[in-house]
Amino acid sequence: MDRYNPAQIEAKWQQVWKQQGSFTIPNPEVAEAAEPSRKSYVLEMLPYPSGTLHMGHVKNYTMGDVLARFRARNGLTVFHPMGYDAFGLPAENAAIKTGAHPADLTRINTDNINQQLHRLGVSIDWSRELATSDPEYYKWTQYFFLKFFERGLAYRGEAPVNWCPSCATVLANEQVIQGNCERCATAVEPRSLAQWFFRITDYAERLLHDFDLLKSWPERVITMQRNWIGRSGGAEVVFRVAELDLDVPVFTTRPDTLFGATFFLLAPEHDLVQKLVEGTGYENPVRDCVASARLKPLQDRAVAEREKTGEFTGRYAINPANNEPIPIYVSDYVLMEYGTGAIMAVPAHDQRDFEFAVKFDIEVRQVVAMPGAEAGAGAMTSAFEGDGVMINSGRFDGMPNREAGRAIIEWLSSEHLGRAAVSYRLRDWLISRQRYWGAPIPIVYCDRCGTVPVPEAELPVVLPEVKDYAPRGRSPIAASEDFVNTACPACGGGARRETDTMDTFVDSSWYFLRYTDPHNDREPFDRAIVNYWMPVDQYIGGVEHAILHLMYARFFTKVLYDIGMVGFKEPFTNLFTQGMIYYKGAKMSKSKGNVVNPDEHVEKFGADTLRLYILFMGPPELDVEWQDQGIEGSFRFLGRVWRFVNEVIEKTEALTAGAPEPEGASREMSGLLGKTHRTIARVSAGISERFRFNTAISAVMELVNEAYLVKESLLGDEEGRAVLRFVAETVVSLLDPFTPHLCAELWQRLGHKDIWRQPWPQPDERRLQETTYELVVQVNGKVRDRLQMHASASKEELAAAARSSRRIAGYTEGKQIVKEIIVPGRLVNFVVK
RNA sequence: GCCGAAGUGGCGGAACUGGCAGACGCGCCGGACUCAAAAUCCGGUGGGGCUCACCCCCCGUGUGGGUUCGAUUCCCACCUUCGGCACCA
Repeated sequence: MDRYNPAQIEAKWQQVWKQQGSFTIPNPEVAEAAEPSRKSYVLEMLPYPSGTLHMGHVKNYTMGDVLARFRARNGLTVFHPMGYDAFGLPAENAAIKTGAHPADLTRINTDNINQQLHRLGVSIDWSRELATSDPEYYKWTQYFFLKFFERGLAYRGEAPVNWCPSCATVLANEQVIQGNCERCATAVEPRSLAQWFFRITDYAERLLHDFDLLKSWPERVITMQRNWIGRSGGAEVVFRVAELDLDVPVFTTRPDTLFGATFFLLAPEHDLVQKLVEGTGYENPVRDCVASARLKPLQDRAVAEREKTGEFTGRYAINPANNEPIPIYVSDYVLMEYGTGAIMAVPAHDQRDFEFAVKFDIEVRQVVAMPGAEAGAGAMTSAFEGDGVMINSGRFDGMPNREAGRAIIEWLSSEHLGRAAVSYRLRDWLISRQRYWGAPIPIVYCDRCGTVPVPEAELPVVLPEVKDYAPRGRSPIAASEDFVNTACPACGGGARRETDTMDTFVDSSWYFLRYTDPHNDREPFDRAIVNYWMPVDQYIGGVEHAILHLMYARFFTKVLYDIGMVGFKEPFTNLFTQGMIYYKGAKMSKSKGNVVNPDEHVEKFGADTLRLYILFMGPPELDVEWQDQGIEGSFRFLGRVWRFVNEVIEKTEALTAGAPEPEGASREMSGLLGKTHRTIARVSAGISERFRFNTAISAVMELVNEAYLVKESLLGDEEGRAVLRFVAETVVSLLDPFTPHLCAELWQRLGHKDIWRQPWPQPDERRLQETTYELVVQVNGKVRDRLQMHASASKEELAAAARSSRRIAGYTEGKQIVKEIIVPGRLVNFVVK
């Protein structure tokens, strides 16, 4: 018998798969007529080609591959493509350092990753490979920008934005983590700049509503998105500034507390601040307050524990509930970005307002009584934010506060003083970046015609060559005169091109659609084809994309649905988020120097061993710790499989397919046969139902262990050899999704071909049940004996057997059995007194 | 502070709808094979106690309560770790 030599075997089969294009799946001839219930789109998040694949990628792509291979062998037409999220800062930053072109660096990296993926043996349809930085791809990214622009979903606006000084570009809200840049952790600065946005807020309600269409999305991902969108129901209420004849709307979630509003607040950035304070004598302190708020870094401003500051404007607003004038202040705890940038302050029922009122000595008027407490008794020491009965609120007194809120909205509406309203935390998606390596925004500015979209026929707007990639607060392509100066598409006169590029999250918001029709040069994809393959049946990736990528892709899909380009509202029906791999107690990272390189392990043990180990480590959704010696166990196991199967091949004869039905079966023989069928059932369920790859693998290990123990005795006669042959073939067949190279080789040696195309084994229902089992006998819940019982034994038989146990007698002697609990197949429990 | 997930041997982890806690693997200990080693194969391995002949007893799934014949599993309170959000009116 030759030794298990993964290097040789893996190279051999990778070559076969590549030459035969074994996993290439053509589009259906007539997509409209194709039966979608037989297809399965298995997708892993595409890699960002910043260098080479790390362990997280290996886990991601191995999981996807196990699923793809398993589903293919279960008769589904599996769609399993791969590409590269190739635009982005790492390549550009490397270009700045080395002077090499980002496109060249990207090509080197994608080639690298392509090879790594081949060496892992993943069953990818390589004919659909794409890179988002190819003009053939980003042409369509630009096309979608134009479609968004046409519909008013892409707009340019001046707004306070997050500027990362290190990356020298603006960032979307979603890319700011605790006030720091998501990429480089530099503190972001507020700036006011004209930028391009996608109107994702228009889709806030549908993004929330369509969670219903998602199956098996992790609850926490949905919760994170829900919190991010941050829907609040309440009311818009208009406060009047009589002296200036101004109406200022506020948003509140607590219309029930309207009678308790004793002051009014504006955000420092609010348009009306200047107008209000003019001529009151309070100009200077207010101006200082506004200026200092503008300078304050965003993360400092967002600290709840900070002491409240603010300035009186010298003006009063009328509370529409009781027509009382209340003072107007400016304070930086009011955010311009949320609601209307102005609030009614109710110190009795909002802790922040309470703190402000205490500091500025403003009346605290309670309008919701605390249940149990005497109404209005004594001074409050903090705001009461709970529910209760209305007081001090005119004709609403005595109502439960929630009900009063609805009544007050109704009354406000009838008086045209307000209405029911909804507010979202979500803000529009800022997509322009002042950097080079991205898709140019296809817009031209003309002095006469204004902002003009580039006509579709002129796409792509190709990223120009530049000499210097360094960012200087504007995109490096702004320095390219040939690029910037152009003719206006509308009037033909001189005009300038937009020089910002798009956020790379735009690129990855639709790549899964392009896979379905990747070489189409007339349109981004064919409608019938995309509707056949989509939606993705199983998406797999890291939880770090819970908000960013997954929300943007959902938004994009909904817009395309509205345009009529796709026939589905959600892109990813099922989502699985994998846990991270830790090493030495921390996330792997270059800076910590605790990176485990997959290539080294592929070289040392082979890809099959690495694939097996990474799934055997633990439940795939949890974070797990890499153990250096753990992988050797997986290698040893594959060696054990190798020796077992080869020995069986040597000592038994090839048989016609099918499970053996030995007649003169020994106990070992039928025991092993039953175990084999149970293993088939366990592995099938483990893969298909709950991604329980770790226990599926351990089930096969158990089977192999048992086969080793009875092997010698079974080799002695013909029926025993038939059983062993069946066991060997089953083990190979079940392991194939996990360790495809080894299994392809052993399958061939067993005299068959192309295991990746063979039907998945089915268990024999009749052999799943064991004929005997160990009955646990308890006295007062403690295990006191175990008895071998026949599977068909009745309750009465079980009780009788348990009672006649000598051991049990020792515990029940002289006592009274008050209760017998009999669970067939498990236990008998005597309760004694 | 709020929301969510998780706490099980020396380690990674198993345990279906409440029913034998510790499957499987790592590590460790012992044996076989060998001139020897590696590899391989076989056995043992939660803690404590015992007239430790492996028979048996007690304890044990973060902590403290509860429900139940029976709880890693269900309920209540708390502790710890990790993730998300955090002046959002």
